Amino acid sequence: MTTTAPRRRASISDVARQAKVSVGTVSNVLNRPDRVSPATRERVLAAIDDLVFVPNGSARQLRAGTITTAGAIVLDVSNPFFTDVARGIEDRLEEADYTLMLASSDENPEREARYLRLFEEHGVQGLMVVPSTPDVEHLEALRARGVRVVLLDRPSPVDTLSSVAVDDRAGAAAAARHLVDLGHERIAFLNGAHTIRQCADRSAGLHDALVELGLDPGEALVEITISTLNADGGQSGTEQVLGLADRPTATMCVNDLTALGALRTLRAAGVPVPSGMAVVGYDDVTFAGELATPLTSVRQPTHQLGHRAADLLLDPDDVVEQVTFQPELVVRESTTGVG
Amino acid sequence: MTTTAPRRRASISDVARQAKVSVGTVSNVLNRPDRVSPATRERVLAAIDDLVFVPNGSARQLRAGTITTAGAIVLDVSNPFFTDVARGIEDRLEEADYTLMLASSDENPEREARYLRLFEEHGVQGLMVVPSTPDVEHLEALRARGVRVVLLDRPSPVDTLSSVAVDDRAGAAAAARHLVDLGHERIAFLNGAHTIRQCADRSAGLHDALVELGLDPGEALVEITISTLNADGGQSGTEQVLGLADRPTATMCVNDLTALGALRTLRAAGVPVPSGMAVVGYDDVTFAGELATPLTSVRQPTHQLGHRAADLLLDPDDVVEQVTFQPELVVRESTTGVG
DNA sequence: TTCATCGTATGAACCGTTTCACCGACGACG
DNA sequence: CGTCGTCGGTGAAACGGTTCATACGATGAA
Repeated sequence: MTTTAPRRRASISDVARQAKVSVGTVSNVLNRPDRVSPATRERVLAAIDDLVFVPNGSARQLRAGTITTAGAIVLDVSNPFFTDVARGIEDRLEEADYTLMLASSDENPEREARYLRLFEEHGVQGLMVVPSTPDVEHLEALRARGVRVVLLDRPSPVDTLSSVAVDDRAGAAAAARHLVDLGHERIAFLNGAHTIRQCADRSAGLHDALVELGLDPGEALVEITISTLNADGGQSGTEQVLGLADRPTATMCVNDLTALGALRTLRAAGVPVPSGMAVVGYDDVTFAGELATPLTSVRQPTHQLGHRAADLLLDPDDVVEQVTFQPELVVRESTTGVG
Repeated sequence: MTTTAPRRRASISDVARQAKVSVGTVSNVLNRPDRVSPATRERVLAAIDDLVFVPNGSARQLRAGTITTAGAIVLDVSNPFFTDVARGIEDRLEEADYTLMLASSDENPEREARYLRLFEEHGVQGLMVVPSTPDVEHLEALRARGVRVVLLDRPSPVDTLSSVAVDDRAGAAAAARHLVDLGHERIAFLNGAHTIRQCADRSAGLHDALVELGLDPGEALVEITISTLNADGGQSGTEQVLGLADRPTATMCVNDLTALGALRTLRAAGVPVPSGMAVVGYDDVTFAGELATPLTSVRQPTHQLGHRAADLLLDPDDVVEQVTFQPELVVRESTTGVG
């Protein structure tokens, strides 16, 4: 229960005074030590040490303009998919001696805007963002103002913005084909709002595949919108599915967290998987293969996704490029049963 | 493949010129709109809009000194435990209109130091950190320099630093007692280096419990040090355990990710759980109960942990307090078997 | 001895805000 | 009719660095 006195931070001029040199010299010691004679350099360093001088980043940045920090805004830090992507970003940035600031928008456009502004005001070099709205005008504007922007997990709808994404239509379509191959003719889809692009695309992919296989999506597909894309959402969504008059025989989930909630709910309700209900997830997170019923899921190259995004951000020529990775269906027992 | 021109950002004086007022007035419009007449306010706002003016955060901060951003440094963003904690922090900060910048040290003291410095240079109000070393002198120094510091998931060894932690000794001891109760007399412990405090404490808790139950830790406990505290570490650690001459009958894991790797490896080796090898995890992450063999684990109040840490950080009186939560053993089939 | 040269160090300008002392105009009031 | 207070607005100082033109002393060449 103590309180410390808010002593003022030492500034460069305090250091200069103590070392009996000019502020310019201190700055030189900090930034181009070779232009300073060893003797004075020593004196200055001693003073810095003595006063525990920590340069003021705001002042430096204000004058110098540059900063080696990048920001990333994802939808949800507690979703392993995004943190794996973040990890890929970090690993690439580290090579270039950049640091990453991570923030999570919670799928909330206002929060996204707030962080966007915060990052811009603080002059980050670039921003990697998973947009929480279909609309990217604000991001185009940001780029026009000189901030590098890379869309994460979302193909750019405009050619002025770089993006790194995974083909969500293809992923969802592969999952749908797999289910239809297994004989399912009525599929529930626990999905988020279509304002989130991944959700819209996966829905479209499902439709595509069904049509292609000669089924009527209007009949074969029951899309249920859940408000949170996690285990809780999966639970409430699955409860709805179970209450449906003409109950589907398979449930496709927008991500593995949602599938986790679905599996849990099915188990509690005594519905066997996959015989009573097949389940497909999306993301193929670490634990997908280790679940009570190993989960069929659509694997995405998360680490690569982040790595490539950071690559684009750091590109010396600031090229604009749209990168798309292909997902891969990983089949496990939640659709095929044992053996 | 286009390149945009790096047009200079509009500044407050550009706005002033355009609106034909002084810079002071523009600043007033921004910060205390009520002190400006509606007419001029309108003019200024129009100019701001027109020039797409975004205030320079560095300049503002340099002059005003304050900022409503807090930082958090965790060991690993891809570990659900930490992201759940981060979530708790965010939720509390949001109430106070603060924003959170998250960084991950990767258990690397150098990275930790780098982020610490970065945050300090940018003048964050406070920092919540999961230290990657037992030593916290650098954090005490930071606090002495006026940055609020809250130790996360780690009781403070000094009374000048606030901390929010969970009693790791108690958690590990509870797990050990549970195993011994079940008849296990030889236990493997897949643990990280003891420089990480959680690891050291959990090891101590295990020892405590064994001694208390009349066993000789030297015989009953085989601690295996793994280099990465995730599924890969769990895998390599378990491989070592399986190669042991006098093979233990139970494996305690430093966290659930590690346990995940252990379960996977045991399954691949055809060792039944728990009859061939009981497994205990730590953290009780979301999926722990949903695994092929539901995992006995030590639950920690993650969200609360973060929430309380943020609470302390925001405390108007800047009190120093050490908070300790109690963990809870959640027993599942990975130790007790079916039924 | 003189002069150009080179290596060091200096100090002031500048970055874009906030803040504060001050000023003019105007209405109210004695 | 003079005085006072209020309101709206001004302009400059300050924040803490970086950068650059300049000064200065020592050295080497002519």
